[in-house]
Amino acid sequence: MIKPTATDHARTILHLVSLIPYGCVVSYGQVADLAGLPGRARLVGHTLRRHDTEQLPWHRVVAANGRLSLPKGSHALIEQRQRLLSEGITFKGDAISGLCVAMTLHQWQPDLGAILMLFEG
DNA sequence: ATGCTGACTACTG
DNA sequence: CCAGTAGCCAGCA
Repeated sequence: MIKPTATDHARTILHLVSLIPYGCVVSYGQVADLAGLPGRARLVGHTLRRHDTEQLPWHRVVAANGRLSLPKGSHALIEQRQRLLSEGITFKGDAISGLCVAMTLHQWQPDLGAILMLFEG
């Protein structure tokens, strides 16, 4: 068994993020889990920060508590919020509303099987 | 090598 | 709901 390198992990993470459907959100931790990296949510955030992501729906990745964990005052934070709003995601204060999170999880789950097969087959 | 930082999270009080 | 804490670990100085 060859130990995956950091680059492999980054590639897997970026691919998973690219698969998040329009109007859906997932947490950093979920992406990490799907990438086979449980407990490594920070790696997901780190990866998104390092690669700049013109073609990637990075804005659909949020903190597990439904808030946006980008640096306060950053341009990226403004943009993320705006993009989510434009996709129909609703906010309650600083956090995505609970109903919305549940809906997005429901939409995400059906794709899990295909995604996992993609990475394990 | 070592120490710090951070787009994380779960747990506790 | 908020603050502190303990794990997490890839970059960077």
